[in-house]
Amino acid sequence: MGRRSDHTREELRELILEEGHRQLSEVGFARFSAREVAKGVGYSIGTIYNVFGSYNALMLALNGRTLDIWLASLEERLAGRENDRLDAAIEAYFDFALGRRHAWTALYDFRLPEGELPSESYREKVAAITGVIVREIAAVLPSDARDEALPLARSLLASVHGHCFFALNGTFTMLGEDDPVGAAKARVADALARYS
Amino acid sequence: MGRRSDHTREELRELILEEGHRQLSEVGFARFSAREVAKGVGYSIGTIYNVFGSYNALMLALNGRTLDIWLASLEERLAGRENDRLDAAIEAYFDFALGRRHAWTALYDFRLPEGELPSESYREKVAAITGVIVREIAAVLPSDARDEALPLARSLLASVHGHCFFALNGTFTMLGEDDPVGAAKARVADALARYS
DNA sequence: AAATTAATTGAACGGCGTCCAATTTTTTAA
DNA sequence: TTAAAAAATTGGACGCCGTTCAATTAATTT
Repeated sequence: MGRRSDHTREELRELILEEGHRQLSEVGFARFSAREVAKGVGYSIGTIYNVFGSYNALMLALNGRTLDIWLASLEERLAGRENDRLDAAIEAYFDFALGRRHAWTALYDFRLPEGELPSESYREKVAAITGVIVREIAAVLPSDARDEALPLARSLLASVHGHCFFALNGTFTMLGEDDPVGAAKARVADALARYS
Repeated sequence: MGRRSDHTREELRELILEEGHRQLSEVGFARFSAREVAKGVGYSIGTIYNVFGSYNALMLALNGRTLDIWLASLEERLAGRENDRLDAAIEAYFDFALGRRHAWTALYDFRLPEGELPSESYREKVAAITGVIVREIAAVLPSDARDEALPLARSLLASVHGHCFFALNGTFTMLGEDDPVGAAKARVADALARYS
């Protein structure tokens, strides 16, 4: 049996998330399984359920971790950068998605049952990433257009997401596009050209 | 047992695709199963495998059918339309995705194993939808910029896709966006403003 | 009518998420 | 210190899944 006194509940949670994220990143969402995570940490499947309650809750926590890493890598890329911060953010978006394909893809492959909302903390993480883009867009907008930063950020995030998604899922390859990042940057520039 | 002489191999294939697409549209990709399709058409699971060879091949055929319907609805929307054809195409994109959520979502939720390419006929269907957009964009481009229609169409498709994806997966709801179609149209207009 | 070919079946396999009674460990109370 | 209560952990059982394949049935050919 167990290793009951080896870990507190919090340590165990962290252990499972650590191993779970490792496995998810390695095998991808389609091949990921809670049972395999249990094996990986040396506990039984029942313990996973005791800690997380369900497969969906585990997946949501793992995707939350991906969002944490994503936000950190985005901020790291922008730190100290003087010029072309928006372009740098787009590059960071693509680099993260390409460099952590499986984890990034799982953010969108996994869906809660219809009608169910992600937890407050998950929504906060999404909002945090969005917030960075809102801030960067506000910075390049004329001061009398600052209130358009949020809707514009949402829309440009969607545009960049679409480019990144097509780059990863093979659509762009099928259509002969060989510079998705360049195309995404061009679309963002087009949108901002409105204001100059 | 069987209904051996009830259907030719082609009829059987069509029967399975019909019922399969009906079920996929009803329950969505996550709950879809080949076994249930077999029940639905009154054959055994083995017959599905005899006709399609694998679950992946069945899914690809079903997604191909979705692309067929999508292309038809896009062309129907444009038929006879004189003005704002690009806006109409964007509306058709969203209407299709929203009106057939499960079928549309399955196009992206289902992924072939890494490295495997979709069949030639599947790629042709994707190219056909793209082709419509290339044609529409070429029509509004200045004549000396016609060779930019293809790359621009790819990029704008990605942008619209991103907006549509966020509209369906809840990201836009999370971020407070309440007019995804309007936002998508605005981004397309921004891109075309380059040329005027 | 017999032999050959093709279509169809469904049990079997290993894997999945989920549940939960039984067990073990820890904590609390006496 | 010991007994009772609470918490953690286990792993078998359930009903699904995609996949395979020997056995069976039906159609076709000889």
